[in-house]
Order: sequence, then C-alpha cells, then structure tokens
Amino acid sequence: MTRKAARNRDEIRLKVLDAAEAIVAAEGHAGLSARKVASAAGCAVGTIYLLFENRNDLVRQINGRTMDRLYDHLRARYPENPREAPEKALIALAHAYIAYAQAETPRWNMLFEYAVAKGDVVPEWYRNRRARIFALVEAALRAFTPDETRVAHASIVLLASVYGICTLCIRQREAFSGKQSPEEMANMLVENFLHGFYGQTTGAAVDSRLP
Amino acid sequence: MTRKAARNRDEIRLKVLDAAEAIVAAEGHAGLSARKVASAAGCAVGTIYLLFENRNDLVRQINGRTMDRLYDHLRARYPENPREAPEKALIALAHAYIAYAQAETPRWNMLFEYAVAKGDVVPEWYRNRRARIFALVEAALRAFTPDETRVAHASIVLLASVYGICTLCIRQREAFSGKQSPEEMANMLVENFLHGFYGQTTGAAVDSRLP
DNA sequence: AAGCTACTTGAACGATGTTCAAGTTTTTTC
DNA sequence: GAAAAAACTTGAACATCGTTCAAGTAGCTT
Repeated sequence: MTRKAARNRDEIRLKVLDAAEAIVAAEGHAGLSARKVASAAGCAVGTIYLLFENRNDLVRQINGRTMDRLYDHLRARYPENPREAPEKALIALAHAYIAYAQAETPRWNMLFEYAVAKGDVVPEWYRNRRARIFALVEAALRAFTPDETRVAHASIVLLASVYGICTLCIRQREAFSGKQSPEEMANMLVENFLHGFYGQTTGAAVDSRLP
Repeated sequence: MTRKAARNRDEIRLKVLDAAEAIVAAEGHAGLSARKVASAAGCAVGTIYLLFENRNDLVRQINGRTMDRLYDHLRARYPENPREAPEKALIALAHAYIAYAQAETPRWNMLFEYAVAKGDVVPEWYRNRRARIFALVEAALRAFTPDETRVAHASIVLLASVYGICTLCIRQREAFSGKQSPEEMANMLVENFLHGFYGQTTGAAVDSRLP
C-alpha cells in the first residue's frame, strides 16, 4: 500500500469508527448497520468491509475504545495508593463503574452483546484491555492477602457481581420493580464480601454460628 | 371466537412455542426467525403474528416458560427448610442456578437478550415469575435478619452477582482466560458475603482493621 | 501519456421482521 | 342443505439487514 493510500485509509477508518460510535450511542447496538455507518462516514458500504472483517469485528473495535474509556474513567476515580484503604478503593471503583454504565449505557451494553462466534478467536489486544480493568481490582485486593490465586478469584467475583448489579439496575431497569440504587447494592456487596474475605482464615461457616 | 377455533388456536400456539424453543435451544437467540418457526410448527409466517404481537413478544413467552423451568429446577435442589441452614441453602441455590445456565445456555441467555423497548411495559405475569425466583433467595436470607429491606436488597445483590459470575464464566467463556469454575466463584461470593451480612451490626469497616 | 496497480464503489443476493389483501374454512341463517 | 356471513389463515410484498464482488476510479510508474 502506498503512503497516501495508507493515510487515507487510517483517516476513513477513524471516521467510520467515530460514526459507528455515534450511532451506537444514539440508537444502541441494534441500530448499528453498515449502511447507516457508511452514509454517516461518507463512504460506501463496501468500504466498511475493507476496513473491518464484518459487523462483529466493527463491534469489537468499538468495544476496544469503550474499554479504554472505561479504564480511564475508573483510573481517574481510583486512589493513588489503593492498598492504603483498599475497601474505599474498591467502593470507589464500583461506583465509578456504575457511573460509566449509566452515562454510556448503549456503549457499555455493547460490551456484552458482542458475541464470540464458535471457532472465532478473541484477539490478544482485546483480552489485554479487559485484563487491565481487572488489574485495578486486583491491586486493591492485594492489601488483604498475598495469595495471588485468591486475589484473582476475588477480582473476578467482585467485577462480575458489580456487572450483574448494573445489569439488573440499568439494563433491566424498566423490567424491574426498579427503585433500587445500584450504588447501595454495590456498597452492600463490597462491604459484606470484604468482611468475609479479610476474616476468612479465622471464621467458621456462618450456619454453625446461627442461634 | 368460536369454541373449535379457540381450541385450534391454543394447539397451534403450543406448537409454535415448542418449535420456537427447539430452535433457540439449537441455534440460540439469533437463529430464531419467524419463517423458521412457522415452517417447524407447520403454519404460515403470518400466523405467528396472530398469536404473538411481534418477535419480542414471542421471546417473552419463551422466557416465561424458561423462568418456570428454572424455578422448578431451583426448587428441586432447595432444602425444605432453608432457614435451618441458610448458607447451605444459598449455596445450593447458586449451584443449581449455575447448573441450569450451563445445561440450557441458549434459553438462559435469552432471558437477558429480551430487550424492553422504550415505552414497552413488562407484563405483570412476567414480573411475577421473576419475583418467585427472588423469593427463594429471600426465604433463606430471613434466617439472618428480620429486616425485610435488607433481605430484599441482599437477595438482589446475590442473584445479580451469581448472574454476573455465570455471564463471565459461561457466556464469555471463550473470550475469557476461562479456566475458572463458576461454582468456586459462587462459593467465594456467598461465603464471604454472608460472613459480612451476618456479622454486620458488630463490624467496623474493614479498612480500619488493617495492619 | 500510457500502462499498471491499488483502491473504492454500489448493485445484487439471500435473509430478516412485519403487514395485509386475498383466499379458505367454519358458523349462522333461512 | 344451500347460501350468506363471519372468522380465521395464508403467503406474496415491502423495507431493511449483512455481505460480496465485478466494474469503475484514482494514483503511481515508466
């Protein structure tokens, strides 16, 4: 490819991604169609398929940018030294996650509507961006235990749980009775979980302590 | 409507639902198309639209049946007297939920792919079926506290969290590094959460107890 | 300027959700 | 029992979708 062509290609690629993001923000995952993107980006339908493997690939690229923004958003609300007050740090993270999901609901939703087709391999860059987000949780959890396996497991449990809370409170908001605040739910989750997580070595099963 | 017509209508309605469920089980939410359902149920495309408002309504009806089965599945693995050993009961519930999600992944997935359109009201029967499932969790939680608000909140947190764990471990299985067992994650969640939940009145924030 | 390569285009294909005029079947009426 | 009326079912038609690829355009080389 020639230099000018390559530059042009990068330009149009950016335009397409921007246009696609705008459509998703306005109409959600379902509103994203190659024709709409092409028309908004000022190119032909076919061009989209030169820049992206298929619709799913376009979704994945947008998700990549979403994860970058989410990561920045979380970082900006994360203490410098999470291990000094890890519970505070984790609650801050949860609240920041919730705030992002609420502010950018369609984009956030699309993170989970991206379906991995059978035999379709998830690129390393995609896994890395997710790992970066998990790493924030792990950093705070290391204050409680040196056991890396426990840290890894707990980070998955916590992020998955906060995601689940967001789904119920935001995604299924209208379906739900729905006056629950996701922040309150997240507080309850993190606080209770950490009490158990920190004191685990000493505690017997809860059942055996019941009256 | 005449008697015979009504009977026929119910028959074909059942056939359509069965056919649709089979398609979802085999090809997932995305494979569900009016034409395929019609052909499998032995009727015309238009007939589908006499029995169901639209595709979303068909999905909702299938989800209703899915929630019934899920409820039965959970009940069957739930102790008679959850308040005798509530932690055990909650872990049993979580494992049963995970088992169902794994055994009926496409059907379970569809529960969350049913998007509530704007201005679209979720029928009462649908909300009731979800409430029944939450009630199982609540019954066990009442062993820990008489505070109904805390019980309600905790049941949402726990179910949402187990759902989140399932999503990460099952739905995004291939996308994930993915060797984590959802059962282990659920154990960690429930055990740690309950230690905090049961001991909450006495405990200070975890941060203040750190070395 | 001509030839060649690289890039872009949008018509075309098969499939989708949804509608509704036309056709078929059942019930009512005489 | 036949004819009229009502009720129910049908599938072709419409707009839209993802995706492809022969044909056209633009840029580089000689």
